[in-house]
Amino acid sequence: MTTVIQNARVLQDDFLPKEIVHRHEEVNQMSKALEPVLDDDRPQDTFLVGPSGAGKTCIARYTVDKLQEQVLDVESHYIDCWQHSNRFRVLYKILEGVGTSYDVHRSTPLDEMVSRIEAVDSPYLLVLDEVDQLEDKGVLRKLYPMPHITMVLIANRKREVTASLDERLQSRLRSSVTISFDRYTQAELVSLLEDRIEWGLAPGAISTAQVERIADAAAGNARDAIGILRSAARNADHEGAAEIRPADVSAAIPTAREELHERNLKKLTDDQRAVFDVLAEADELPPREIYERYESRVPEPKTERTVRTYLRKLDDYDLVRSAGNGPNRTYEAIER
DNA sequence: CCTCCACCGGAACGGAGGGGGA
DNA sequence: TCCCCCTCCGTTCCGGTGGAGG
Repeated sequence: MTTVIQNARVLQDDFLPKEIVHRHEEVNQMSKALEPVLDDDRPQDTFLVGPSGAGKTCIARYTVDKLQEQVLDVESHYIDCWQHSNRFRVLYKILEGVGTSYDVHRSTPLDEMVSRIEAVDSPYLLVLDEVDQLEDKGVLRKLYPMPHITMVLIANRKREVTASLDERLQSRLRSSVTISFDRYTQAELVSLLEDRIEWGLAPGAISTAQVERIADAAAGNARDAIGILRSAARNADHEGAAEIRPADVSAAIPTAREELHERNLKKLTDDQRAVFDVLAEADELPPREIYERYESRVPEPKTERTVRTYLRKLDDYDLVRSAGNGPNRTYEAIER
């Protein structure tokens, strides 16, 4: 029935392309760190850091998959910590990966789960995505003494994760390989989109101009770019159009962005929200001014130090942007 | 070039709350 | 069930940093 979308699978977030379009350097670095597993040697833990939509998840899954094709007795498992943020669920997912989760339930003792993981005798590559969202870092503490587990940690910032860990785990991670990702450039996004378009859409279903608009709107974020493309293509199909029209793209851009913005806003506490509101109602404010306005609008204001922490969190969520240094620093809310 | 000022964020601490083990 | 421990959050203290202005 659809004419624009030929293969919807290719437009899904979690679709893993056969070939990586960019990021060859990052794949090489990661392969090199993990390759010792091929010779029965101990691989290095790796840490992938960078902004969201920069390809971290994709590269991690791609590299681990490739490696597994080469060796049979390597276990690997991917866990999105955003969805599995407590200890039980993470450990459960790991056991699932090795097929010993059959009789595990709510009241299974923690140590029982841990010792089952310890009992795995083949190397285990564990990919923990969005590890900074892991509510219970204790899970990492349980895992780090296990020599057969190699951790691939994915996060926006490395410090965010390491700061909350204990000394021994920090020192294990200090010797890990850190791979930094930057946002995609506009040109990279265009070719990345064209790759998906070739496999996912009918020939000639979208013009170069519209692909470029999508790449511009995504601002270096591949997940957003693909999301916009998907939503525009659906819209065109829904209305029985033969190709993606400019109006389809226009309609897709705000929905993709607003959804993320809304999701992030919902995660804020009342105090964090108040700080955000101060900025949303103003143009650009220096920290001093932000605090004074925040202080006057909540019944029991937190300290300035805490508000500084909030501002950084808002920055992480792409809700707020800072500019300048020292006394010239200002903050502004990012438009949806 | 030096000093001052505003701001940044690390470290250490304590209280609150939740979950696990006896 | 109760108690303890672990973890998180916010606070206090403070050293570091980078413009602005003398």
